[in-house]
Amino acid sequence: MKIAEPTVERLVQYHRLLEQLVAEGQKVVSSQEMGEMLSFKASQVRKDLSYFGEIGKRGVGYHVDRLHKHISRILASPRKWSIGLVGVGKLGEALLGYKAFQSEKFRIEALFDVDTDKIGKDIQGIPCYSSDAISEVVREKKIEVIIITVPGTAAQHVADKALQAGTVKGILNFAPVSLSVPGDVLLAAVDISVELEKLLFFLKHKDE
Amino acid sequence: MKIAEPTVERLVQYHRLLEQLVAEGQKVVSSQEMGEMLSFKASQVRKDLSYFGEIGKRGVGYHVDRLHKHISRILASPRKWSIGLVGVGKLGEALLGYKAFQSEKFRIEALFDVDTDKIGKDIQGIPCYSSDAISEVVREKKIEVIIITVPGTAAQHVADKALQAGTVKGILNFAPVSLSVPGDVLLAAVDISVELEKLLFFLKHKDE
DNA sequence: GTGTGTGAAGTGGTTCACAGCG
DNA sequence: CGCTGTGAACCACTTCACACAC
Repeated sequence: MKIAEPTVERLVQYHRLLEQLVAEGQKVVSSQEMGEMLSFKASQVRKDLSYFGEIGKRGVGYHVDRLHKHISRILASPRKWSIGLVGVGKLGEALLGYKAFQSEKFRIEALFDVDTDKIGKDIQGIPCYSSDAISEVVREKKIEVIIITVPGTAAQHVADKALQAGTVKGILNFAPVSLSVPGDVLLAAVDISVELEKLLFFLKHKDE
Repeated sequence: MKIAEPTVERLVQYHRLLEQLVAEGQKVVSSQEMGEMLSFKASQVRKDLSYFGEIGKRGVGYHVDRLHKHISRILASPRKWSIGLVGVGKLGEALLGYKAFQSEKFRIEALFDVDTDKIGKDIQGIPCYSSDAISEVVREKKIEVIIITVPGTAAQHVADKALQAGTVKGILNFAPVSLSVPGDVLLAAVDISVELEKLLFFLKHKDE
C-alpha cells in the first residue's frame, strides 16, 4: 500500500503523543483532542488513522493503548538498521548523545572523521575511523544508512565514497548542500539554515 | 504578493547554489542545469524564478551574478533580527559554531540555560542567562525570534515563558515535541528524530 | 535554434460533510 | 447521540506544452 510522506510524518507525531498519553494514564482520546494537541485538523487525524483499518470506536474515540501499539507496529522495523555517522563535530556528537536518537530500530556501528585525535578511538562507545576508510568500513560492516554531519564542502565527497561500498540505501544529510545521489538511494535532508531562512522570510512578509 | 512555502525553500537553495557558481566564475546558467544540480524539474525552476519578474534571457539562460543578486534581494531582511537561543547543550553549541549560521540577517543576543556553570558567562561571545529569566531578558532585549534546543520535556515551558515577553514573533524549535503557540507566532520545527524515523520507514517499504 | 515565461492541465494532499456504527 | 470512517469536493503545488524573445 502506498502511503504519503506527510502522512508518515504525522504518524510519527501521533506515536510520540500517544507515548505521553500512555504515560499519563489517559485511556481514550478523540481525533479532535489529538488534532488540537498537534495542530492538525480532526479530519486529518481520522483520515491518517483510517489508512490502516478501523481502529477507533465510533461514538467513543481511540483507545490510547491500543492505538499506540497499532502505530508502533506500522512504524516498526523488520530488523535493526546498521548506521554510520560521518563527521564527529559538535553536531555529530550532539546527535550521538540525543535521547530521541536512542532507538531499537537502529544501531550506530561506525563513526568517521578526519581528526587524527578521534580516529582509532571509541567515542560514546562507538569506534571512529578515518574518513579515508569510509568505503571499506561501510562495506565491511554492511552499513545501510549514513548520517552526514560534515561541512557542506565535504558532504558530496563523503556521500560518494559511502555509496561506493554498495550497501548504503539511505542518507540523512545535515550538511547545508543538496546532495546528488542515484535514484534508488533514499535521501532525507535536515537543513537547519534553510529552515531559519524560511522563518525569517515569512516574518518579514508578515511585518509588511 | 503571496509566495508559497515550498517556493521559499527552493529560493534559498537557488541562492546557495548561485553563491557557488559565482565563486566558480560561471557566467550563465540554465533552468535545466540548476534543476539537475538541485534535483528539481527545469519547469519548476523557471516557474519559481518567474514569480519575481522576467529575470532570465530567452535562448540564453540566467545571468549568474544578476540572478544571485536578485534572489538576495528577495530574501533580504529589512533589518537585523534579534535572536535568543534557549538550551546551550551540545546541539545549541553546535548551532552557535555553525558556519551557515553566521549571517547578516540576525544576531544572537542572548543564551539561556539551566546549568549554573554557564549562567553569567559569555559563551562564544554571547551572554548566557538563567532560564528563569527568559521573559525578562527577552523583553528587555526585544528578542523577536527564539531558537529552542532544550529537551522535549522543557520545550513548551520555555516557549510559554518567552512568549510572555510579548516581543517574540517566531520560534525555531529543535525539541522533539510539537509546540502549541498562538496563531500569530510563526513556528518552524526541525525534528531530527522524525526525519530519521521517516527515512527508516520508507527504507522498510522499499525493501518489501 | 535555444531556453525562458506562463496559462492550462495534472497530481497529490487536505478538508468537508455525512453515512454508519457503537 | 457522538465520534469515527470515507467518498467527494476542494485546494495548492507541480508539470506540461508551447508561444515568444533573443
